[in-house]
Amino acid sequence: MDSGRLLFDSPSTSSSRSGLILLGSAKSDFQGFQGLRSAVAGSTEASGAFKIRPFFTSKYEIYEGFPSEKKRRLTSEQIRMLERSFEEENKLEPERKSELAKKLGLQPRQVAVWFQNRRARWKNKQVERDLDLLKASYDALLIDHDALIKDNEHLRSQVNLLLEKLQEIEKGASEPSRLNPADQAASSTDDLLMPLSIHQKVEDLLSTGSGGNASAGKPESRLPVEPLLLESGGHHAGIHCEDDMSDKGYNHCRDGVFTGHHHKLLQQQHEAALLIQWLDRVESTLLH
DNA sequence: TCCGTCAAGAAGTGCC
DNA sequence: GGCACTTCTTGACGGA
Repeated sequence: MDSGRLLFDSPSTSSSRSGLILLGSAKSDFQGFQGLRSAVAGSTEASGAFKIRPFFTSKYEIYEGFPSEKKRRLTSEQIRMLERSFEEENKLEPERKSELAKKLGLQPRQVAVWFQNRRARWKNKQVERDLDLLKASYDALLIDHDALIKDNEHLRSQVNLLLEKLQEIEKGASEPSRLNPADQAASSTDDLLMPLSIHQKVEDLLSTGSGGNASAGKPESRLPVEPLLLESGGHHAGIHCEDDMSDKGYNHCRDGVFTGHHHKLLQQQHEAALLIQWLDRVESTLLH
């Protein structure tokens, strides 16, 4: 270790480490002196709270007057004032820069660099926060998605059950002697005939389970196209499309494969619920 | 106590 | 002049 080392008191640094600043390491005695000069100059004007330790040697005086400066830690007082200024406005106009530099005993360039780095740190923190939000949003969507799949399976089994019942009823109804005239009249109404579009949906639901794509090109469905949130069975755990970062180029809710699939599941669930309602109506009309 | 490692911050560089 | 990226310095910390 070199013999020339300067320590001066600095209340603390922004990184909560010791307030000591060491200058003049073995590998950079020469540069160390530059740092000493700037450090002393800065601290003198900023807080005046520094002292040169006894073991500081006159070795550095050889280099006195050398123009360049070594980087050094800012004092806690300087950082406190810079932070306060940053909170007011994170951009720095030339006037404010000069004023701050004068007040803190720093070069205007140092103040500009500090603001530059501070903005970068703030942005990094912001990206971390955004990432956390995105993860939470994804987890909620995943839970909702799983719940929808379970609901869909349940509804499809109900549709199967009701279709079996319907087939039994239709068998019975084909025997004329077992129906009274009123029932025959009722069974002949359009209301009890399965609409072609719904029939197609049933086939889709039961064969592919993929949400009715097979009906493309078939007669237009009476079922609503937009995804509807069913009052029963849907969990829909708070998926929001808050574009609160649009000015930064982020969007939490970009359309993608996953959300597209989710959309289909919702639609499929709604169609199945309509089908069950219709089958219930047919069943009750035929039986009672 | 020394040494290596690491994180944080000050400053340099190049691009727009 | 701002920004992204990089380099360099500092100081803390743990292990030998």
